[in-house]
Amino acid sequence: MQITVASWNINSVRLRQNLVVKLLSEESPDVLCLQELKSPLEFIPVETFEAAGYRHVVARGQKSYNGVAILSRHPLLDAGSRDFLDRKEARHVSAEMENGITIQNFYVPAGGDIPDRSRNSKFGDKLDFLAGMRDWFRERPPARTILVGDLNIAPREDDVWSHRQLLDVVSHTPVEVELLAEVRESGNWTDITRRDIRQGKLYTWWSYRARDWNASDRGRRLDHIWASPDLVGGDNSSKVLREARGWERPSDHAPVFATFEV
DNA sequence: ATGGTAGGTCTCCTA
Repeated sequence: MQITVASWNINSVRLRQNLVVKLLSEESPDVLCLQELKSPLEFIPVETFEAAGYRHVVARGQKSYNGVAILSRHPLLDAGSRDFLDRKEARHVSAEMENGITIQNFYVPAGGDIPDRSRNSKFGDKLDFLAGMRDWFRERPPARTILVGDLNIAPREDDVWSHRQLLDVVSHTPVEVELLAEVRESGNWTDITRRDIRQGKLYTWWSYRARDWNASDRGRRLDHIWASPDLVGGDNSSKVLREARGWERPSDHAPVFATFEV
């Protein structure tokens, strides 16, 4: 049995619900994970998603900031959420499918502009959040689990438009890249996107501030799909739907997809 | 070297 999972930082689920429906109708993944809903739980437009055939939603909401949701064509069981910084931020939610696959959906803190925790507490929060993920996976090694989300780190040289110019830019600093590697190793996760698309520049995010995001193409691969070891053996295929970054009033992120044989 | 855009609780915060 094949399942296709997608992950998309939507940057306001209410403003862009039409784009979510467009993605669902054109691509019809089994599961779509969203981040940055920027909405309380009660205002997430679940009826819109139901009408598009995604009747099962497990979400955590928060007014104005963060927010994560898992939309599915198939039944889901709420498998809980963790508050890694103990601040009531909606940055994680998980759900279990009837086939026993667990989906973990993360929105890692962006970390502010200065990559130094003594001058920028947001950078410290990001490192603490990642350390919390690492310690949690060490305690509880994941099985039959797909981890997705906006991890806000582009780990490889070919995950950014210029490795040299981004070495001291938050999202690509060595301390973040090393910590993300610890998170990955702690759960024996495989970076499925890079298992399927092994070489070459690959981005999922382009700044709103560029005059022409497509022409300048100064992107970063911030959005990820990982799998636990027991899901890595079968045939996978992955893609980034870059065209979604060019849709009308777009998110600054493009969705990433992975198909699994489970 | 700088500043550029976008969304929401909207003249300030986050990304």
